[in-house]
Amino acid sequence: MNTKSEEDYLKCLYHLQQGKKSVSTNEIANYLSMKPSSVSDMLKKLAEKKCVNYLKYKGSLLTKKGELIALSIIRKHRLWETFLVNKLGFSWSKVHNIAEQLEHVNSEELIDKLDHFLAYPQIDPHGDPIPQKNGTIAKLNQKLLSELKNGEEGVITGIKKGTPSLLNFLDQKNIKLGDQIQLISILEFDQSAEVVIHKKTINLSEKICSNLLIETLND
Amino acid sequence: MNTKSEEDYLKCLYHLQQGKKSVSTNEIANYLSMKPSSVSDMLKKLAEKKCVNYLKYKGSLLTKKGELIALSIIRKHRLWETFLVNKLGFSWSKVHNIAEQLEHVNSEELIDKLDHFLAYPQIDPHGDPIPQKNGTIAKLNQKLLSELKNGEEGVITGIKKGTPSLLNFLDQKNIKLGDQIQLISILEFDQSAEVVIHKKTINLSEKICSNLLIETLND
DNA sequence: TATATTTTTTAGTTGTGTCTAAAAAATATT
DNA sequence: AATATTTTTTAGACACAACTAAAAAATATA
Repeated sequence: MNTKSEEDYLKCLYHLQQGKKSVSTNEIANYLSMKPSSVSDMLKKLAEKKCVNYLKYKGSLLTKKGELIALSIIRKHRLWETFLVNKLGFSWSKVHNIAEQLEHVNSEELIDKLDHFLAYPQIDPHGDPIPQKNGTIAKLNQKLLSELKNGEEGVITGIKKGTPSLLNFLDQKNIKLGDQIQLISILEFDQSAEVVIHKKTINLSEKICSNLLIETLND
Repeated sequence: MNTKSEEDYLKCLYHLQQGKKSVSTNEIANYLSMKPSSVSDMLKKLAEKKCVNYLKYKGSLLTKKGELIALSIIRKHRLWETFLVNKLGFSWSKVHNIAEQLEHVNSEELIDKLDHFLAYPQIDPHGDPIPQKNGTIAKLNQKLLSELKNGEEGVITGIKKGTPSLLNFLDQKNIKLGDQIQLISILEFDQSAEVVIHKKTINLSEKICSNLLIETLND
């Protein structure tokens, strides 16, 4: 078993190491809002536990063991977020902190039953894929609304850069994660888009289109 | 905010102090599987926080403040147990350890929404009353099913005389400890009972009714 | 290449919550 | 009442996970 702290480091490393050959101590410290010296200590400890490959002054990477643990925490986090939004009626933007706590609750049977209760979801309310029990994780087929082809449709799964004014706008229009959306066309003169959402056709500005992430159903 | 450890002590004190004028350090140590010296330290700390009235060598009692915190933890514990049994399908007897972890998750909104999702339950699957948000808690009353008044409801918490044939019958009907049950009426001619269980109305013989223990809420 | 700067590690400190061992207080026994 | 026993507290130690300050290594710059 791992402590909450160890789990936080492993999860952080998973997120930071994507597409890189090594993660620096400072990056981790920055991500976790801690001092580099604290990170050094923990990396040494995680290396001893064979969860991290750590070379002094050279950076770190998860081992296979560490990656599987990280994925299991991310799985728990995303399942709980799905629960909070789909069952308890939380808004997608308020669930993160609660899921950060729930992800550390330790019971395999609990997660199995929660997964079943939620009908084995594949994507969480933020549009991120939920790792399976065996550690496999689907790749995203996520694009910006502005990148869709005319006629193409998908599900709103995320927001690229969530400024308060954008969130406000979406709130006002009652546009939420999980909503189905179809691009009709992008207008030549200002790159704004005609889209169908909630069965109505509306116009969304270029700025909005380039900030809405859409999970497309088929390529 | 209180630490997990402080919360455990307050909850423990709440359970131990019922009907007593003081709780000894050894009792607490025994209940929590800790050494008396550790308990002394923590009692001093909780006394400083005005959660416990603590007199050296004389024992402890919760203050009103401490009692309200304890009740809020117990409320969380019992709501989570209800969720685990009623929604996730856990058996009555396996939820305690998981609820011990979940009860320390800190979010008032989470508990409010969970309470709503569970339709504001009054009794948990063990038949214990769930404290309300304001700290009020109902008193318990265990009766035989045959002693309930018409319309009265409660939770099945035990069996008076568990013959194999009775256990078999209950198993066959999928009637388990922790199930909610409501008496509609007792029929004159054979003292059998019309009850609602699992949202269906069924008839239970007098023999069964006089062997099922039901935990009810007092008025 | 030599030096300056940045990054990272080491060494030592702190706070929390546990422990053991010893001292002190309360209670029981003779 | 004096002594023995039990209970409780105090004192000091330890593990954990953070910290600060200083040293060491790596990298950038002149």
